[in-house]
Amino acid sequence: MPAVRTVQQQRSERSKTLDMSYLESTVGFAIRRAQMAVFADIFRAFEGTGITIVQFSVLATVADNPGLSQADLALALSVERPRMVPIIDALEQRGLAIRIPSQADARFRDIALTAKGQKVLRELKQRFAKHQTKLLKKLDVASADETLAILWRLADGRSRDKFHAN
Amino acid sequence: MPAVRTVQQQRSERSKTLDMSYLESTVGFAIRRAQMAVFADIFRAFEGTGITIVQFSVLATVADNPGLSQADLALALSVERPRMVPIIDALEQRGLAIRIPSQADARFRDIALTAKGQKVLRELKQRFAKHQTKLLKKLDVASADETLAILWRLADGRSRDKFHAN
DNA sequence: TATTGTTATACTCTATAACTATA
DNA sequence: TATAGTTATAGAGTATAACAATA
Repeated sequence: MPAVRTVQQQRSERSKTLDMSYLESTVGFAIRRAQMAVFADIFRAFEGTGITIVQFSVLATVADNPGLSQADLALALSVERPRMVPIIDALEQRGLAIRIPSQADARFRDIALTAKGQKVLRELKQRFAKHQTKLLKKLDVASADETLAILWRLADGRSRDKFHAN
Repeated sequence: MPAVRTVQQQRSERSKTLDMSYLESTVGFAIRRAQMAVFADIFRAFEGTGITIVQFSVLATVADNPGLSQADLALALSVERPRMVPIIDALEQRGLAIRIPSQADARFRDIALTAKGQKVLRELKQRFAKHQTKLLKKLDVASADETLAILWRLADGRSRDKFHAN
């Protein structure tokens, strides 16, 4: 990993300073940067496992809600239903989850973890816990609860909206 | 806009509850939801203008740093250099910005706003201010400064890393 | 008629490599 | 040789529409 340099330091020699004060005072710009940093950190935490962040989210959700449907998963994770198909495919191919045709209603597949899936999830959760501990060390003033409270207050009531990032 | 419903309320009738307590306690999941909500709100604020969020960021940055290069812009906004091309193209085609071949070094194009670009930016900033005011109303406990401080602490030192979101 | 899972399609974004023109 | 802007390409993600099976 290269040493971290600021935008100003990396900027070409033509001019020395860059005034980003306007955007840096906006929640939108700050939250984008924060999300990039947090996801990059999770990405590193899962390095070598071959498990992506969405796949981890699916595993964790299925563990606490065995037998839920793909549509429910998509809704819970704010992902479009069609995208769940290749995600579950990958988990099934690696032997971590299975689709069980529902007895009660043949349109549904009940998603469940295999024993291997449960074992892998435990390992991933340990990695994730280390990541989050490291992350919260950055927040020496604000507590973890306070941080989550602010984030959820920002997210409140809007998580189901559709939009295009630009 | 449809009435907002929770995941639980929207979930199919097969089972009534969904336990999302694990993911909801993570910064990663919360920040993703928060970012989706914030960006959806900005998206709505710019509705009808034909201006995207990245384009707005470019306009705002160029306004405070006239004559900066596309590479500097890409760096400042955490966007890959190749992506700047169509973004600046669009602004140029709408008459909001111009590329001025640099006198000192012909490899550079100094990006500047047109008079129209400055006028449009003023209008966009007004819309943006309304959005942010509305947003900060959700945060009755935490102050705006506190929120920004937490977000920038999360983002700190990692904004230049490359990663893939999953 | 409505819904689940699925396929298909178009568009955006990310990431990289490579080209051109300049230096 | 190195860099800015550009082109090209591959891989993910987003957003819709539509289809088969089932209810």
